[in-house]
Amino acid sequence: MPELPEAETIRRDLERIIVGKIITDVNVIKPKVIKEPPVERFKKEIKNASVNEIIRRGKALIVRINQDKYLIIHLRISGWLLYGKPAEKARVVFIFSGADALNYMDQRLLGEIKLRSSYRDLAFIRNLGPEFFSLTEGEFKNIIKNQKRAIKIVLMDQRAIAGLGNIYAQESLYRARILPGRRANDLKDKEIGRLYKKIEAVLKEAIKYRGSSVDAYKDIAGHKGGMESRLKVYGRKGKPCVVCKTPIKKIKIGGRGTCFCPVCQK
DNA sequence: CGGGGCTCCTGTGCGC
DNA sequence: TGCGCACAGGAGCCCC
Repeated sequence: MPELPEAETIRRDLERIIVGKIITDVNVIKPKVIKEPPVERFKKEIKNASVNEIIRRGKALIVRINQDKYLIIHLRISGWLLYGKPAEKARVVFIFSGADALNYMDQRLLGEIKLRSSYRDLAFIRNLGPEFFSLTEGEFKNIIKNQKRAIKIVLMDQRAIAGLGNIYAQESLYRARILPGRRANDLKDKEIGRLYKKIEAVLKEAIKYRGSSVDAYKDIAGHKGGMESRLKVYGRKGKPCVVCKTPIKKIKIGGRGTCFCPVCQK
């Protein structure tokens, strides 16, 4: 569930809190979370590492340690990070000097952590499309126009554009008044331009409000985001459209629940 | 290439 | 009331 705004909120907090600190130890409670290297080597390499930088690429968080090692954290659906004391339900606990802990929380255990000497060569990272915020409106139009698939599928495809997930894809399409099932290459220039502006606006708003806590997501202090109450269409099936009062409909697109207003969106 | 469906996992909430 | 199932969401994978 953490999409770009949630990952960016975590990145900024981590940058403030753990950069410059030393990871004195790591407690791997659920070895399944550590995808590489083998857990014993992972622990050995993490121990006494210094934290240099926090990078975000799409929805992935990358912690640069010991100058040229990278801890790649993908929270997937239910993952989140909690800084403070070691937490009861933590899956992995990174211990810092002063006995502070960064807990990797993940109820559904779908997230993953990797430690590598490079992150750019990781297949998942290599295949990511451009960051939305690095795109000009013209570049965005080219990406969209070259796709035959439903526009919502394209927005959620990390290889096309990195960072949007099910919440913000629905939300930006609603705000741009475009039906989620429209073929991307059928959209008019004006509509794609509108979509670009709305994605930009909704992502910036979500970052400003520190993300949406519609499921497990919390920031590293354990606080919920402030964006979920500002969402206009996500999770509002059957409720009146905030613009025209028509009940919001819900369908499946690409196997994912998709809410939309059958009147406002065309 | 596109699309559908299954998988990983577990808590919630719905319908019968 | 209680049980069982669908669903939630990110991404990889397989199959047609």
